[in-house]
Amino acid sequence: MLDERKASILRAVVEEYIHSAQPVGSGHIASAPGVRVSSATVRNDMAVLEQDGYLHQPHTSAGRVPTDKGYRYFVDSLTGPAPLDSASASRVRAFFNRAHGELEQMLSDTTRLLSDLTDTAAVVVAPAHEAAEVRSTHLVALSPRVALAVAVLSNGVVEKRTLELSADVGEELLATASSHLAAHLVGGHLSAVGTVASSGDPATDAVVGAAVSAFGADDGQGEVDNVFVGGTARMAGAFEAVDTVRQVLTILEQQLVVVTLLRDVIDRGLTVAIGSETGIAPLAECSLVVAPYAVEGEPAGTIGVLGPTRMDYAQALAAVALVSKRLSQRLSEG
Amino acid sequence: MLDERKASILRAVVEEYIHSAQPVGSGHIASAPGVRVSSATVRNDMAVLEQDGYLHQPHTSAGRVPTDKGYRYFVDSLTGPAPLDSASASRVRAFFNRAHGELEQMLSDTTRLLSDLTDTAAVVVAPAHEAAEVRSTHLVALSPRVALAVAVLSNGVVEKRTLELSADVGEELLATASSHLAAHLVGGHLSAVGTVASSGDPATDAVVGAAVSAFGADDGQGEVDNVFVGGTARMAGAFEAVDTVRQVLTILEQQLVVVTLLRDVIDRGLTVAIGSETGIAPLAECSLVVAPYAVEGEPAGTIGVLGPTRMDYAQALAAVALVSKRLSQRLSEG
DNA sequence: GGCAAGCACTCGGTATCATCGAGTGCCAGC
DNA sequence: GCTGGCACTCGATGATACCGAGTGCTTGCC
Repeated sequence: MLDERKASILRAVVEEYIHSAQPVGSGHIASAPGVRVSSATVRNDMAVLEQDGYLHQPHTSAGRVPTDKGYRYFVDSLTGPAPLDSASASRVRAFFNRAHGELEQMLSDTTRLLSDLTDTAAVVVAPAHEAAEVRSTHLVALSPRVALAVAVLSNGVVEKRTLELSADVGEELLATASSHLAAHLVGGHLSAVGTVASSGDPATDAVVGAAVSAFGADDGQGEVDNVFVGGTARMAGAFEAVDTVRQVLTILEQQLVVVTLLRDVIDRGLTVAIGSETGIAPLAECSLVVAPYAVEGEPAGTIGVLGPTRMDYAQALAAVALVSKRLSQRLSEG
Repeated sequence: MLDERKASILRAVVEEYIHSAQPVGSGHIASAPGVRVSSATVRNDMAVLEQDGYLHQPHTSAGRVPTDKGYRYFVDSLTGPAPLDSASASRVRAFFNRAHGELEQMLSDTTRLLSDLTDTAAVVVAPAHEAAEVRSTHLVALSPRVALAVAVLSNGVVEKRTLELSADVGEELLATASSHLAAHLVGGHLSAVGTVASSGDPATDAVVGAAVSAFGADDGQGEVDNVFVGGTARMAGAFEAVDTVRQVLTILEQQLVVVTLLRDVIDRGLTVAIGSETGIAPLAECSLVVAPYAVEGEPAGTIGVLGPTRMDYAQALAAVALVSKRLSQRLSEG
């Protein structure tokens, strides 16, 4: 454990580095508020902090830079969730007052909101299907041999699959199949699609089977839960090296990786994952701040922001917490 | 007009610069195949090409770099659409053979395909709504006061809007409204939603009205046509300056701008927009290669790739052309 | 023992300067 | 009209010196 003075010094180093992006020397710290000792004393403590792995010195005669462990201590020592500044808070309020209509659109807009608030990239994972029950299903003919299977879930998500049928299907057959499907799925979970019983009529069963396998297949692996990413331009502005930007973009383009990452962080009970804590090498220079959101009290999805390790954690934590809270309310109130 | 030799030299400069990203000097050109004159002659011609605005010299004693006008000449002089190399062509074939199921998913995957083929960012604009007729509409209750209006269009697009109702709506009222809506919309275009007639029953009309205005409002401006963007990481790798990357990402994040840009380029009868031809200042260092695709012979959407001005135009043109052709087939065959 | 003051030392960043060479423009000659 | 030759330009590269922020350590004070 760090004594009070070392903790203050560490905090001051982190704050200063977040602000300046330059290695910070003992002189700056000594003149910082909250530290009332000489630069020599600061130097001594910084040497200890470096030995303990909280700080890193790029080279002799340079200032210190926080390590992941240093950031971790800093984040953990933040005195609880400071409220968001009022300007930001009112933007959040305005956003959710204005928000209406379309779930996906709102989630996508939410990434923009988060990105605006934190000046980093933002991620929103849409509610998982499993939690929602099926409210309605329909089979709609698009052309003689192609039909669309649509399932409306209670959380407002609409799942749809194109079915390519082996034979022309008449209107009434499609209607029969449609109501058979609805009878077995509505009120249940879409993941139970495999258990739809036979109708007794082979023609109907063929159509129903196509729909069942379409829903079943993609549920397995293909279409991962929807992820919305926004503010990548802001993220790009936070890094010096174009290669770092490229690597981060590569990660953000892989929906499955992003979803897994967020879920993993949440599962580990974390709110912040710093650098290597993310477990993804290309994100070594990034930190992730996440929060789950809930619909009707049930955990639904996750939101988060992804920025450089030297991001403004207080702001990010506050923004993510408030947005997740308001988003939960918004999605539950209906 | 350029005489044959100057044209050859210009082509050689562009090709070399695309390859090396370095200003190219007369010596390299003189030793290039297709140019059989000495470097001194090349120098003379290059001076003329520079005066005419095809080339630019970063500074005295440096080689030449193509200007937008130089690229334009190069692109226009490409001898028609060279076919895609067989490796790429077979990847396209494999992709569309494997493609199935979900329209949006396929379009999103298509950006990945294009990006893989051209090593740049790729954009796919989903089919416009206007072209498609409504095949089916439904109102589904999500909770007592919230319903979802779903419209299935003939091109496989599903439009949905959340309706927040002022009063609890019973099952039968919703069903009535649903069939009233369907009766007036199915077979027509969604843009004609404003003309739905009254049913005579005020309660029904209230619900129908909510759906109508939800569809109508967003059709006007809110949700722009869906755009899928992929391969931004590859784009990032093509530039030196992180600031350039940031600016391009900023553009790509604005769906409306992207859609407008593609449409504008197509409307101008272009296939390639080079640098300032895009009309967007932050894209000064970028070129855009586009192609429309069609469904059932009707123009539906647009695909394109966005890379640095020094991209491989032949490959990009071939890839975009082939993918748009196959995509049209794929979307029409059903 | 703990903190501060002083001091020698380190070492990256910046500026200066010379060198190098790719590339140019131009002229004379074939 | 093309080419070989030549003087010239100027960014890139590298060596050198210098500066100064920052460090570690030692000494002295409370």
